[in-house]
Amino acid sequence: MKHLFQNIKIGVNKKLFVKDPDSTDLGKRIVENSILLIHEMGFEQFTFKKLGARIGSNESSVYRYFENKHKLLLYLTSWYWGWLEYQLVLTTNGIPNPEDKLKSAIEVLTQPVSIDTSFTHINEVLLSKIVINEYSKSYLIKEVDKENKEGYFEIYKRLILRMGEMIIAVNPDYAYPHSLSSTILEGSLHQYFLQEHFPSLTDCDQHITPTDYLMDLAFHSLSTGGNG
Amino acid sequence: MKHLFQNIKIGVNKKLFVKDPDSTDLGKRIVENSILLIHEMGFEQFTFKKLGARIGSNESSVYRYFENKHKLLLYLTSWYWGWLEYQLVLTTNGIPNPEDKLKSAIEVLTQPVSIDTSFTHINEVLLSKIVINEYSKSYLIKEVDKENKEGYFEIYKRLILRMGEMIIAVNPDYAYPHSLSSTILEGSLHQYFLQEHFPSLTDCDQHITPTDYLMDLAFHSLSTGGNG
DNA sequence: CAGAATAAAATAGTAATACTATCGTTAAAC
DNA sequence: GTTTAACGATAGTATTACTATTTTATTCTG
Repeated sequence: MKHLFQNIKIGVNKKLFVKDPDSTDLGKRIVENSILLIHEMGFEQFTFKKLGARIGSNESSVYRYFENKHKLLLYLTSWYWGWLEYQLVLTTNGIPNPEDKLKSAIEVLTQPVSIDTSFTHINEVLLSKIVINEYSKSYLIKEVDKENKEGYFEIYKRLILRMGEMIIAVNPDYAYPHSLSSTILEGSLHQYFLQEHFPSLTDCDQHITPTDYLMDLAFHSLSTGGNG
Repeated sequence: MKHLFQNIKIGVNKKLFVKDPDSTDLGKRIVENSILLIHEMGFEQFTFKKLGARIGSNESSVYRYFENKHKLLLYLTSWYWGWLEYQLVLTTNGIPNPEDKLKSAIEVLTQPVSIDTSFTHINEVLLSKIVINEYSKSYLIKEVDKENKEGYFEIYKRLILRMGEMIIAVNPDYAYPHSLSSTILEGSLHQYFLQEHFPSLTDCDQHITPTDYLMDLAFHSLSTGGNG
């Protein structure tokens, strides 16, 4: 998988940055270290000043790339969803059987990110943890409708719509394909969070994965033989 | 329902406040107006200074009741979950049939809060909207394990465990009762949010409610006749 | 190779936030 | 009639989230 990614650039909405961080060495260091720092201290404690200090640069230089830390978070998470979308398309493209296709999709979207799919300067394992812990904060804001119109959530929405279509392909009569799709993606993040911080609120542990649970949830919902 | 609630006090963890806001008139005004103000401007823009101005008091007086706005949010949401738990117990207590019981539970926990169940100075309709928009922020923080140990999330956890038991009663062989329970509660908040801000990501609208969707989800999962 | 343009570092400064501390007034409680 | 609790008012601090300007270093172009 590594080689395939080497020459691909994830297309993030250009309004999310002032200057493309991919275009310079400093920009890449900003992105790379913001992931490490947000993971370490959490989004609330993270500031551009701390990031500047960390990379031997300063606040004002970071502001040349990102308007504020909210936009940086949107950039990072958009990148992550774009990266996942790429894996989703790659994995499911050639599968003709709808059930098999959806099964693969759920696997790609809910399995833990593994270390070996490393993408240049971005640590996807840590980034996936940031998504679990911080993604909600990027849309649970007063400005959500305005930012949605600006297209800041496009990739995430596309991802859910893609899986939604796969759900419809399995059972065209199912009444809630989009809700189920959004539940699977959001539920996956939530189950990973619970596993780490509220283990009594989940059945996921060393043996049961969020993927197991969500796979069961999806295919039970789509089965036509049930009495639900 | 109104009369029943009139003399009940929701038991919120005492560590969440410096001084019980229920014990004074100012305290009640702080709680009442914090709900209005957080709903109006969102949690990020909300400050104790603005709240003080709003109630014709000042910042320092608010600090006499709540350490900071994070604790205030925990207080408000704990109160909300406690209020919902009370309704849950009241509604489901006498139901002998497990399916009927779970059905009632899902209805109570996922239906929109109606105006007529008004509780003194607290506007539950607005409070439920605050929970939809802000609750995640109360636990998606670095200090979550510490605060969990302090018991700040007890009521929410109890609510999920209660519904988890009802799920087990319907189908003791189901492998994911706690995950399903947490998914229903969290998924309900999420579907309401999507309905308002990302309608393309949900099937819930004027005719289909989050309750419809989650009811279907739950009972399909628990049905033993399915091919999932 | 000179000069222009670009990028980054350094410094300074501002308004707002998130508090903490102190003091004076009022009003009720003993 | 005095203690005490409650509240309001004011002041002050460290940090945050920026904006602006100036200086220095690098690179690109003719």
